[in-house]
Amino acid sequence: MTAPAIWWLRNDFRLTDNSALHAAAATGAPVLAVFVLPGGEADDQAGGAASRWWLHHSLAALSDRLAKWSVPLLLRRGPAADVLADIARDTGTATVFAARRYEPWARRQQRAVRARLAEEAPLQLYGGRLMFEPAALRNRSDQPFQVFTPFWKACLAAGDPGPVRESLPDLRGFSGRPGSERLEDWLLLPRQPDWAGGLREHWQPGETGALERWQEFLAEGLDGYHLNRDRPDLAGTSRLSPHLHFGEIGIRWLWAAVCAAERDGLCSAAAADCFRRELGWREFSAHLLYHWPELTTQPLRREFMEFPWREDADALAAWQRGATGYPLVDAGMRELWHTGWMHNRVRMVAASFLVKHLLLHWQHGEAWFRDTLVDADLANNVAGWQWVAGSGADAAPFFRIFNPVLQGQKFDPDGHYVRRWVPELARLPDRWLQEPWSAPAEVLAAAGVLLGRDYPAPLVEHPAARERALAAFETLRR
DNA sequence: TGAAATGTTGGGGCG
DNA sequence: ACGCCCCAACATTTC
Repeated sequence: MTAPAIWWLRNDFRLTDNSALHAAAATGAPVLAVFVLPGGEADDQAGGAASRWWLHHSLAALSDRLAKWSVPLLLRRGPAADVLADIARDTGTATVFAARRYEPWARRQQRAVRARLAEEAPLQLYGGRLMFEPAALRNRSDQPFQVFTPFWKACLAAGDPGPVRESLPDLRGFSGRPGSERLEDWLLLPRQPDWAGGLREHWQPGETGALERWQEFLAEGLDGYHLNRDRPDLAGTSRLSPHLHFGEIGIRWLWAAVCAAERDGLCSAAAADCFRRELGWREFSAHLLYHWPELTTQPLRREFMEFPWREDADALAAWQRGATGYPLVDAGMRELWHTGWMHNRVRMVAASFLVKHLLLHWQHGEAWFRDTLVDADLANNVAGWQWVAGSGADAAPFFRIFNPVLQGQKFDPDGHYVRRWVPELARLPDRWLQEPWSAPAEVLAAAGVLLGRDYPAPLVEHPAARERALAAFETLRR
């Protein structure tokens, strides 16, 4: 039997624009795909329950696709170095091909794999998860960027992110069948209760679903992106984040597709620039975590070590279940719980509320998002939360405190978003929808709302919470 | 990728 | 006619 080339899957669950897979196929050898379930350190920082739901379906979709070429997808657990070394030995594999990853745990993992495989079946790593190699981008002082705008200028100046392989790889199947675990046995899906109904309604994990999502965005969203992206009541964003996290769509492919759309007149330059810039934030976050691996647990601005965070389990629980009494925040938290996703603008407002209005540590929020988001991504999540908290790179100044009422009036002007996710307020007129506690009693009664019974009274009063947050921040300056 | 407080301006009402 | 006051609208600064 011909020895296979191993394609070690590392959240690059796609066949197109996949350098590692193409390289494996180009050897001419049969291809054997291997996925190793994260355990230990990796599992601690991997996504949580929503992410596992996605992983299950994405692996199933990929396995189905690969079956057309008789390429087996092996599922294994254990330290990746041990698993890959075993399979390489058993099959006589010459080379292991994989996508490079940049999280601290993933870099340790690939070093361990490389060391273990050594000369017998060397590990070949390929780019493509990011547009640029973090080690290659530095400012004039030869330091990694800490501010987004100069970072992004440097990216744009560096030119096209790289080659895109449009065609499918020429795959040869592998007839050997080293033992694989069964996906079902990994228990990645929720049971008792099955809370994944909302996820199933909203998402189609896998490369096909990713491509369809892109096509829909290209047809309906991209051209107005710069105008609508902050409006949670409109479907103005791409919703590609989970597909990007699992590598079901390649970032370089996506970049090229946006540029092509712009060239073909399918979207304005302003829209394309705006969307590419958001891809830039994803890139920026990954680069930050690469250069500052302690970002996951330590504030980048060290003075925040002394920040007087509160501990308040009841407030945290109210935030988590969307019962803060602030309609926009609650709508966002409920959208997250139901669909595994939250609109970016609302993420900022909800995160700001936890950190500033409630003075709870950003790590509580980060952990919750990591558990509930289908797009949970270590770098994006951690960098985003530190940005909101004011302790991160190029962070929002701490004194920028969102007013959830004003944000709601500005970005959900007709109240469609709040009414969808907080239906108990649906009959309130627009004037009071974002601040039901201010509504006259007869208006509340007419809308069938009794605060404290049908919808919570506000957990904190905005002006007082704002003053409290500013006072807490002031303690850092001394 | 804010909001609130404070400052400035200009038009209209009115003595 | 004129100046004064009021205050909305806008600008600036402060947090």
